[in-house]
Amino acid sequence: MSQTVPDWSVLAASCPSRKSLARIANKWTAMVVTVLGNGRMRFGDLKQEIDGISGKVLTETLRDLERDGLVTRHVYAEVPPRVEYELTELGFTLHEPLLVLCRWAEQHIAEVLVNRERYDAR
Amino acid sequence: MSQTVPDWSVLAASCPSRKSLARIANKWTAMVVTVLGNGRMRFGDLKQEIDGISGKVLTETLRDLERDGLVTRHVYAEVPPRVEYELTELGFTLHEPLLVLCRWAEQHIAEVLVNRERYDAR
DNA sequence: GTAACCAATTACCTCAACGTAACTAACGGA
DNA sequence: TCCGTTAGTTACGTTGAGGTAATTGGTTAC
Repeated sequence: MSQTVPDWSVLAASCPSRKSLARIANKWTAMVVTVLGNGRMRFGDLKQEIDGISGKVLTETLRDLERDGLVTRHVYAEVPPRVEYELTELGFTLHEPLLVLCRWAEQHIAEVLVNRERYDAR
Repeated sequence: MSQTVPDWSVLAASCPSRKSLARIANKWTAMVVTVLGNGRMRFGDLKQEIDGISGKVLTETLRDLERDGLVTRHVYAEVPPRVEYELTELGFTLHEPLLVLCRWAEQHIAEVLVNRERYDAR
């Protein structure tokens, strides 16, 4: 029987997995995937949910995720346009890990702010 | 008894937790914290371990992590300089989540590359 | 003396990320 | 006829991330 060997390493500069890491270790990706974890959602709602994201950045982020197979795009032949986005099975494997990061940021921000003050005071 | 309420949300543009998320959901942070998870390490070794990182970026990343209280800096009064970095207790709570991201990138890059080809072929 | 060592800083440049605003398509409703 | 609707694109400008190279400082080895 064969065993999967770690052919790839993010620590190698030229390894494609590093660029992949750069895409998933990204604040917009984290927020989009976290929100989409709650289920299929249309563009406009996603944009409203993620306060402050511009339409341009949201479009780009979703395109990249779709390209990598993490998100599916559902287009309805309606007018005005109606487009929904959904995590794929692969994308869903990222939901929990990225949710953890979002939660970490929220749960530890108070402590971080204190540390920062202490550091800045020398 | 009191319950911790979610005062903070990364989905709010002006919430400080979002900037915190931006710092931890970052490829350099992910690699530095992952490597430091193996134990205290000096600057030069860290730089060698993370192939392709420039001294400038490594310094900046470590400063930010130190400022937020995720990393401790140990300076030895020697010459040539000897400086070691170590995860704090707080920083260590991030090790596992960020390691997961690195592993994800490595383990799914093959599938991602296939998806990407399929997408680019229309 | 001077070269090598290591962590760090600085100046300078380039390029990617991001924001804003204008514009498009196609239909239903006033 | 004109307007509002939604997802998306494009052009343009600004900011920030990041690379490279030069420089610092105090020892030890030559």
